[in-house]
Amino acid sequence: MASETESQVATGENSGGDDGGADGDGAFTTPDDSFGGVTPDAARRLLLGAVEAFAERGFHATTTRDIAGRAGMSPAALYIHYKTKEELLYQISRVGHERSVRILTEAARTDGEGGDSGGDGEDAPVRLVRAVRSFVRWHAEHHTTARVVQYELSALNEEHYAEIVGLRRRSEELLRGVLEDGEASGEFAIADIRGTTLAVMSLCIDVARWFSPQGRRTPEEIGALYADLVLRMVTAPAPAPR
Amino acid sequence: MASETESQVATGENSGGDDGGADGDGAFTTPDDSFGGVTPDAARRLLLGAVEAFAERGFHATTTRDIAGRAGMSPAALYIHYKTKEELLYQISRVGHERSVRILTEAARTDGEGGDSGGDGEDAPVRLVRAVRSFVRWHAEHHTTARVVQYELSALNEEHYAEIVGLRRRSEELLRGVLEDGEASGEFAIADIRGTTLAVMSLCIDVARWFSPQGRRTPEEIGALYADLVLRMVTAPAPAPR
DNA sequence: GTCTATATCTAGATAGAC
DNA sequence: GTCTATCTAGATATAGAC
Repeated sequence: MASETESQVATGENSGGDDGGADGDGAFTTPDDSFGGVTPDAARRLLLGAVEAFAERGFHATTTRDIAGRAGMSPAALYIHYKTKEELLYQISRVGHERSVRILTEAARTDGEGGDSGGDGEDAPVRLVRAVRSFVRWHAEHHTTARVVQYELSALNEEHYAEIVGLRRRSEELLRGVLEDGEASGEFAIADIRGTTLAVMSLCIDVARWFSPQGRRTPEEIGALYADLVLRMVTAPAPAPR
Repeated sequence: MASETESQVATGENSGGDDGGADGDGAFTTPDDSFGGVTPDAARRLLLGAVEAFAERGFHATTTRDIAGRAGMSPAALYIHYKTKEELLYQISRVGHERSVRILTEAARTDGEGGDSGGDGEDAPVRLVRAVRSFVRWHAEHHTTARVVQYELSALNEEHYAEIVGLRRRSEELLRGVLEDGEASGEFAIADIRGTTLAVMSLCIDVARWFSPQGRRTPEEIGALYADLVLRMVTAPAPAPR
C-alpha cells in the first residue's frame, strides 16, 4: 500500500497534547501546522506545499514541479517521499478527516468540560453548539487545508476514497447522535433528523469554500454565529410577533 | 472577446416562457435542458457533454477528447464552436449564474403570485421560503450543472471570473434584501444580516455538492426541508420546553 | 462543419551521478 | 536525500482534405 512508505505522516492523533484540548482546536496552532507531526522535514514541507497548491489551483491543475518548488526542492525529490501526486492528496485528506472526527468526538461527548451533567444526556444544546462552533472554526482557521480535504475527494483513487468515505460517515453519525439525543429529550424539535444532520454538516463544511482571512469576520465569530443559527434550526420557532 | 463567437449561447433569459414561470423552475424541464436555447445543435451537445464531464471529473481533469466524444464528434470539431476549453466553462457558468439571479429575482419580489399583499413588504417569510425552496430545488434538480457552476469558478480566466463574481453579488443582494425587509418589519429576528445571508446562500449552494438522485429525498423535499430550516434560522426560537 | 493527421507542449515519473 | 537530465504519455489546439 502506498500508505506504508517509511517516511510517513503522523496523524497527530497520538502526537502529544499540544493542540487538541477540550476547548476545541486551532486556538493555539499556527495558521497551518496540521501536519506538525510529519517527518522528515522535507516530507512535511512537501505536504504543506501541496496543500497550498491544491487549494489555489485544484489537484489536477497542480504540477509536481509546483509542489516541489514551494518546498524548495527539485521535482524529482518529491518521489523520494511520496510515490505519486495522489498519495500527497491522500495524506492531506486522511489527516484532515481524522481531525474532523476528533473534533466532533470531543464536542459530542456527554460528559462536558468540567460541567456536572446529571448523566442522562440533558445537555444536547451544549453539545451541539460546541460541535458546530469548533467544527466551523476549524474549517475557517484551516480553510486552505479544509478546501482540499472537502473539495478534492474525487481525485483520490478508489481504495483511498473508500477509506475517506468511512471517516466522513463517522463524522456524520457523531453529529446525528447529538440531534437524536436532543430530540429524544425534548430539547430539540426536529422534523427530519437525517436531513437536518446533512444540512448542518453541509453548512459547516462549506465555510471552507468561501472563508477568507481578509473577510470581515474571524473564525471565532463565524463559529459563534453558525452555532446560533444551527441551534435555531433544531428549535421550534416562536410564534411570529404581529 | 471569446464571448462573441457567432454560434453562441442563448441565455434563456429571452427564450420564451417554457421554463421560467412564477412557480419556480425546473418542474417541467427535462433533467438538463438548461441549454435548450443554444444553437447550432452541435454547440449544444458539446455544452452538455462538457457539463457532464466537468461535473464528474473536474475542469482540469477533463480532456477535450472526452467532451467531443460525449457529443459524438471528433476532438477537432470542438474548436469550430468554442475557441478554448475555458470558453465552454464560461458559457456554462454564465448561463447557470444568470439562472440563479433570475430564480432569486422572481422569488424575492414583493408582489407575490396571485396574492393580494397589502403593499408594504409584509410577506418577507413567504418571499424567503419561496427563494430558498426554488434555489435549492434548482441546485438539486440540476446538480450536475450546478456543481460545475459553483465549484469550478477558479478555472475561469480573469475577465470571465470578474463577470461571474458580479452575478454572484447580485444573487446575494437579492437574498439579503429579503432578510432586511423581514428584519425591518419585525417578522424576522436576525443578529447578523450579512452573515446570515452568507450562511443561507452557502447552505443552498452546497446542495449541489452532495445531492444524488439515488438519495432518499427528491429535490422538492429537500427544498421544503431547507425552507423550513432557514425560516427557523431567522426567527427567534421559542423558549425550550422543560 | 466535420474528419484524419499531427504539431507542440507540458505533465508525471524515473535514471543515475553526487 | 537531493540534484540534473530525460523518458514517455497524453494534453490542447491547428492544418488541410472532404
